[in-house]
Amino acid sequence: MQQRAIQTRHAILAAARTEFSLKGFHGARVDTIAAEAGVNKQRLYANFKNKAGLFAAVLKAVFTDLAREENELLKLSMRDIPRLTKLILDCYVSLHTRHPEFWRLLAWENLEGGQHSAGLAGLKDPVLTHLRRLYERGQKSGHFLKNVPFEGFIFNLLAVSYFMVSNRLTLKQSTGLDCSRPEVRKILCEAVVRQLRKDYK
Amino acid sequence: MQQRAIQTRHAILAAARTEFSLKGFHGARVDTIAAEAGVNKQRLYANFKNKAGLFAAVLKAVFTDLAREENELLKLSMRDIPRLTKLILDCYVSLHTRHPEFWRLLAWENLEGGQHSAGLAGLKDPVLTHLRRLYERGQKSGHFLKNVPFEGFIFNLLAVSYFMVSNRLTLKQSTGLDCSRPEVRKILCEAVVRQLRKDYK
Amino acid sequence: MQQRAIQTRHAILAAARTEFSLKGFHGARVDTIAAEAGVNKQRLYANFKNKAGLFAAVLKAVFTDLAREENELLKLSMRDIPRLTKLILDCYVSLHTRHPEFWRLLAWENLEGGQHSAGLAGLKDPVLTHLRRLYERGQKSGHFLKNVPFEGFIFNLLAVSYFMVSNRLTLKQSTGLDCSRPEVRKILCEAVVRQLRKDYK
Amino acid sequence: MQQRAIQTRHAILAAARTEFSLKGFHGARVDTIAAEAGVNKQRLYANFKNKAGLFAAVLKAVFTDLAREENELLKLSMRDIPRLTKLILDCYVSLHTRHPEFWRLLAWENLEGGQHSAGLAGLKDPVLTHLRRLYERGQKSGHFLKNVPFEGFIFNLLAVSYFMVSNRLTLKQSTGLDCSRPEVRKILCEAVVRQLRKDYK
DNA sequence: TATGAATGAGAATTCATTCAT
DNA sequence: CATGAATGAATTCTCATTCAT
Repeated sequence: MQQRAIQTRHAILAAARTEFSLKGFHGARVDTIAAEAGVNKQRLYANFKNKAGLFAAVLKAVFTDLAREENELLKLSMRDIPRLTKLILDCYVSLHTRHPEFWRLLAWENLEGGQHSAGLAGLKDPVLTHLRRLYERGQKSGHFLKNVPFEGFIFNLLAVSYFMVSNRLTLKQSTGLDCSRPEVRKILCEAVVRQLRKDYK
Repeated sequence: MQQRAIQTRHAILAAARTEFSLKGFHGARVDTIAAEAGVNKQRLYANFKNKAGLFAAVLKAVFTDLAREENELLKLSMRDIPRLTKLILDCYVSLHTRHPEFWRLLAWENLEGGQHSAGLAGLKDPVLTHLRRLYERGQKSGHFLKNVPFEGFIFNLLAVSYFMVSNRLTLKQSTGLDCSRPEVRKILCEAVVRQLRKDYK
Repeated sequence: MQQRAIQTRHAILAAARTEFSLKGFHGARVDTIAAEAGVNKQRLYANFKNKAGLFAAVLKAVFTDLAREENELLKLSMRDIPRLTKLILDCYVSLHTRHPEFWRLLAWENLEGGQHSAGLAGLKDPVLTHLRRLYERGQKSGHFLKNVPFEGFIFNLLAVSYFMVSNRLTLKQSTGLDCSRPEVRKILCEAVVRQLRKDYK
Repeated sequence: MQQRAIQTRHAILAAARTEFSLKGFHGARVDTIAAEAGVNKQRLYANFKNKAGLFAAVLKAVFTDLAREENELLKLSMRDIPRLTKLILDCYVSLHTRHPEFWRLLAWENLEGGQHSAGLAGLKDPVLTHLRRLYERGQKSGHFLKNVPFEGFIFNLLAVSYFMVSNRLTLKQSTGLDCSRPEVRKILCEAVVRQLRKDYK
């Protein structure tokens, strides 16, 4: 692929990421993406076959980017076990905050039936594998509950970090909690961490 | 309003609820809604001004319905405090399972900036107020952590119950967890309940 | 269907007949048809589902019209047996001359694989049945060859009449024969009739 | 022209012949032709100016090829006069069967007003001249009708052989005759030959 | 000569909305 | 109140052709 083509492809992907993230698959307009990318509409079809293909490519790119960010969790070691809950939670909250496309695309994808994300399976495996090992070590050393499997632990953290950013708007309306404000987030995160601590008292 | 007109309005709302829930605002088709409702398209415009108006009306109706369902939580009393976590979680999971429109519309709404749900604020206040009273009572009686405010407690439950159904599809792909299966849900819920229990050991 | 809708439908069909006949399925433009018919493009889709549906409808209409014209052959009786060859040939040549859409649509259809004409089978049966009866009577009365079945007889006439008009242009270039000129047609038709006569000498 | 360039040109022509024959001028795709030929699209424009030019070139090539095939008719001699009808008919039917591009391109050309084939006039003259001599010899020797000129004779054969293959699809639908089947073709050809024989009885 | 990248005009089809009865 | 007919602006996607290397 020529240099120019690579640039074009990147421009399209960038524009598409924004547009799809903002408006979802159906709401996004191919014309808008092309215009935003500053390329001819046809380039889009030549590169990605069609709108769905482009969406899938965007999904893949975003997931890949995210996986890279997530990798910092791989650096956690045995010594971090006592603070593991907080470290993981902070990582995910930060990640969702800095990359709103992530939760947004996830949300669109789930709403639209997961049609486009097939074939993305297992992208974040290594991180989860690593965390599982640490968690199970922590169970043995008495830092985590023996009767709570890793799945239950990580699931709670994933849910909380995602929900905190994704449902900000309606959450504010129904509960009054404004998760846009850092101090509110801090309170909620601390609450979660405290609740998940072994030395609950 | 005549009897017939009321029926028409109801038929439209019911069809629109299904269609919007399934495909979101942009994906939903006015023609489909009218056809599904068995009425002429013009009826739709006479009743709801336009597509956006109809969406707002659906949102309002769904939220009202849900608030009614949620009211069963008002029946909880002091005696239920020991099992409060489980009771609330089960209630929300069940609610999301039986009424997928709820999380779906919430998701659309959050993605689209909460444009349509303005003015729906405070609809579920009484329930939260009631639960807060029970929780704080529980804190005093030693059932809940003193340093975890009600907001943190309920937030965790809301997040987990929502996430479990809303992110089923991508969750399965990224973690392998299939939350469609009741046994998986049970495991996750139990894990959450165990983690949030005071008598953690 | 309302009066207005009927008019619309007719206008579309008329315009489509011209356009498809002139340019074939692929060459014809939906926009052109709609413009020519003086209606909104969408009317076309509401009435005929899509371009292919419209083409099929046109084919059906043309075949029906033609069948009506062909019916004059049903008036032939026993007394016409001696001149049967000439009468049939003249009828078909005249028909193809007056309704060029017929051979043209046939030609497009054959070129494009007959996709659109499925379900038109048997439309001209009654005429062929009638002619077969006359021909077989003529065989017994010695007007036609005993060892030439009706199929062979009618096939020759169909071929000649069709070819004469359909292949005018290339025929002129390759043989010099200009079938546009009535006198040339007359010569060719007479030749065919003479060749097909029993009393060949 | 270099060896390589000649190969390219041939590859394009071969691919174009297939594509145009199958889908006609409008239905054919330049991309498909280039891909099928295994060359860059630009090669196509460098060699043939544009799509129409390529079509004309294909037409010319096909007609030339066909003329070559037709030349076997030049081998016919006086001794073949008694079976002349059958020999010519068989030759043309065989030719149309083996080279469907021929009738197809003829058909497209006639439908589209003969725009592309101008300048191809007289390509098959020598064959027709030869056959005319044989036929007129046969008329004198009593093998053919004195009052049927050569034009009438050859026209009937051209029409029948062309129609048999070109109108197969619609013919089957309107008459039930399936000219794809060799036995049906045989029956029809025999019928034609019998009808055109002098010794009609 | 040869090629991958790029384009603008246009192709079919769909949609939310309004008109006329 | 109710409906079938109608519309114009989009929307996705394609095509023949040209550019730049």
